[in-house]
Order: sequence, then structure tokens, then C-alpha cells
Amino acid sequence: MTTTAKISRRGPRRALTGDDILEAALSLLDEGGPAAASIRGIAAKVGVAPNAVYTYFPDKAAVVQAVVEHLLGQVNHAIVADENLPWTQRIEHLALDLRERLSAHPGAVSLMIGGPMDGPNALALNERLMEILVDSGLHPSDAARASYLLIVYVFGSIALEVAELGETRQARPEAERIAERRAGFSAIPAGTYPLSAAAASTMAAYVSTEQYVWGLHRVLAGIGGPPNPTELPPHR
Amino acid sequence: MTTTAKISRRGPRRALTGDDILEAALSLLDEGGPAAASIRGIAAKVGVAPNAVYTYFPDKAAVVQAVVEHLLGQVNHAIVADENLPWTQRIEHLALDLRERLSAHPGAVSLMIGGPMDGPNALALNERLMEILVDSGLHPSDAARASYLLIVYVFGSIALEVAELGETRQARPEAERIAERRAGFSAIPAGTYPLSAAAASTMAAYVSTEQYVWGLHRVLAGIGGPPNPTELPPHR
DNA sequence: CTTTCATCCTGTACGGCGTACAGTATTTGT
DNA sequence: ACAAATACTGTACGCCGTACAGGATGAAAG
Repeated sequence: MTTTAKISRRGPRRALTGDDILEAALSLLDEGGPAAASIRGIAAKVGVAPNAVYTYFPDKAAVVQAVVEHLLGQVNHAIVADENLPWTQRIEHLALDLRERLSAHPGAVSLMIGGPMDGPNALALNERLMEILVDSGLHPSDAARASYLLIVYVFGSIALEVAELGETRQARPEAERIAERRAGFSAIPAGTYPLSAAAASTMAAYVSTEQYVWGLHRVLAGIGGPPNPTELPPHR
Repeated sequence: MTTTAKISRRGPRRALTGDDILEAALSLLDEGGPAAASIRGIAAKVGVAPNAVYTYFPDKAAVVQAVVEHLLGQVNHAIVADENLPWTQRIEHLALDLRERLSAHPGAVSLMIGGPMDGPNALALNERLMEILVDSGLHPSDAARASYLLIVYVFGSIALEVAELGETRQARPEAERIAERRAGFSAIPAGTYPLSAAAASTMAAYVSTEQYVWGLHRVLAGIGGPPNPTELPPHR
């Protein structure tokens, strides 16, 4: 999607492209988290003086924003659409794929929720969700609301997940992490937090694929359910 | 909840309390966002040398974590419980109150989702949600899952909201903001994003109390609905 | 072909950050 | 009265983002 404009300028040729910088930033982000993705670090990685970066981006905020858009675009492009499946499964596929691909760059997740996220690729994701929802028969304005609800759920889940697991990638088995967490939760005082203490085992698995799809299913059920159920769905 | 231990030490008396630092940090956070809440800024605000802060907290991360816990505790304490209302309304009250009180400190929101959020006050919030959910008849383990879903929704919403509105408080009427956003969205190319362009008016109100409760109602409906609805709730 | 000049990149520098280290003043226990 | 422990200050180091000035480059203008 990066259109090579190829306009001829008047000075020396550029040693870099904007994408070089973005990819360098992204790899630094993956290795050392947001702290490592400094202007000076990026410049060193691509082999120029620190302030050479300002030829391509006006300031660091612009770099960050571009990195987010870059990542969002490549993720968005990598996820294939499953036409002619039930809408719930289409969204589930999309949501699971999003989680997997975004969690691969945990350092970037903090940056996403640190800015407006209103670039074209964010819009494309919204469009994509709305397509499925309108296809399912929802009125466009409800589809828009539902799309945002899904975005909140997906990005909220991933953000909390990254907050819990840290901003640099760690390839540890999920079961191991959960077991460790369960051990920590066994110390919850049952006197002050009786319900949490009783559900410690479930809470240990808060950050897991299973919990993610569980919550997603509830959200989908809420979206697909009757239009005004909250007035009286008495306690289960 | 801050237990004054009053143990006598051997050196000079402390000029500050830990809470002095936390409140200074919080007010700086409100005035100038996370960037303003620097160790040096906090120290200047309470009238000591920068490194005097390290008498009370080992490093900046500890200060941040303590600020989050502090805020979470005071918010948690300020929200009054409405017993003997339907569980959906009890949660709605809680969720609306949480949003209002946390949005009052937008600079702190970025810090919350930047760390694990597993302190006692976070646990207390979980306990509180679980109380309502178990009361409504949910099995404890499902209540735990539902509690986390709600936490994801509430904090995810607020995080995206802050990302959109900025990290320093702004007392502008909601309607004005939305109108401005709608004007910006009118430029969406209907060729590439037809559905988004058609729903631009709804999307302009993504960050609003109305959208927040709309999404919350769907989530509540999903929680209160049948246990396995996603297998076949065909397109509406 | 030569000159002009916009442009890219570098070197240097400034102010701010977190925080490590050493020193000094203050209070308590012996 | 003295010693030990503690709170705070002054100073300094290595990062950070980035402003500014100067030199190399190469296309456009003469």
C-alpha cells in the first residue's frame, strides 16, 4: 500500500525510506519494548545520525503514529476473510487473528492505545467489521455501535493482556504462566475477598485464549440478541 | 486505609508522607498529563530535592504503581453500592460511576493499563463485581469470567476514550466534541469505506456516554443470556 | 557546461529525564 | 556523651527529544 511516488527532488538522494524507519522502530519495539524505540535507537539501527530521522517525520509522535498505522495495515492485510460463514464465526476468526497478530508486537500495543487510532487502516478495520455486521442484518447505525464495541473488547483485552505479561515478547507456554499465576493467587485472603479467593483458579486464567473467546461469545450474544434486553433479563 | 504505623526510627523525622507524593503526582497528572508527572516535578511540587523521593519509593515504576492503586482505592471507596436493585442496574451504576471518576484523571488512565493492576484495590473491584454477579445466580467461575469481561469493557472503553480525547482534562460539552468529530468524518471517502461513510454520524458519537451504555447493555445481555448462544444465534 | 540552490545528512549543543553516589544534618538507642 | 541509623542535599552520569548551523549532493536554471 506504500505508493512509491518517485518525484524528483533537488538535493542528494535519500539514504532511507520512511518504511525503513518504521520497520526499525517495530523491531526495536519487539526486542526491548517502547523504551528501546527511541529516535536515537532507531537512527542507530538504520545507520544515520539521530536527527536524520527528522527528514522523514516531524517529531517522535509522528513516528509512533506511523508505526501504529503500519502495523495495523500489515495485520489488516494479513488476515484473510472467510466469506459465507455465519457472521459470529467470521467475527470470531477476525478477532482471534487480530489478537494473535497484535500480541506478537506487545510493545506496539501500548502505543496504539496511546493515540487516537483514526488512520485509514483503523478505518478499514471498522469497515471490515461493519461489513460483517450489516451482512448479518443489522441496521448500519447499530452495526457501527457494535463495531466499536468489538473494537473496545479486542483492543481492551489485548491491552490488559500486555499490561499483565509485559511489553517484550515472551514465548512461554500459556499453561505455565497460568499455573504460576494460580500459585500467586492462592495467597488471596479468603476473609476479605471470599469470592475472589474461591474463584482464584478461574482468575488465574484471565489472560488466556479461553477467556478471550468466552468474553467474545458473550459480546456476540449481546449483539445478536433482542434489541432491548437489559430492561428485564432478571437474574439469569 | 493508610495505616499510620508510627514506628520510631533512628534518623531525622520525615518531611513528607508517601501520600503527599502520590497526591502531588496525581495533581500533576491532571494538570499536564503523564509527561508532567516526573520525579523531578513531583519533588518540586512537594518541596524537596528530586532524589528525596527515593526515600519513599524505590523507583519511578513504584510511584506509578502506587498512584494507580491510590486512585483505584479512592474511586472504589467513593462509589456507593445500591443493594436490592436488579443486578443489571447495580452493574450499570457501578460502571457509569467508574467511568466518570476515572475519566476525571485521564492522565492516570494510561498508567493503569501500563501495568499489571493486581493490587488490593483492583482485587476489591473484582470482588465487588463478583458479589453482584454471584448474587444474580451465576456460578462463581462464570461470575469471575464475567467480572473480567466487564473490567475489560470498562477500562478498554475509558482507555480508548482517553486516547481520543487526550491525557489532560478538558471541560467541553460532549455534544460539541461530537459535532466536531462528525465534521471531520464527513470527509470519509464513500468509495473505499461505504459503510463507515454512511454511519459517520454514529461513529462521531463513539466516545460518548450513550455509546458506553449501549455497549454495556449488550455485554450485560450477553452475560445474562443463555449459557451457549454463540453456536447458533443466526443473523439476528 | 556552469552556476545556483533546495535538500539530505552530520556535528554540536541545550534542557529535561531517572537515578547513582557521597556528604551532611538530625534523631534515637546505648 | 557518643555511636549508629536515617533523611535529605549537591553533584554528576548517561540517556532522551530536538533545535541550529554547516557541508555534501545533485537537479534545475542560466
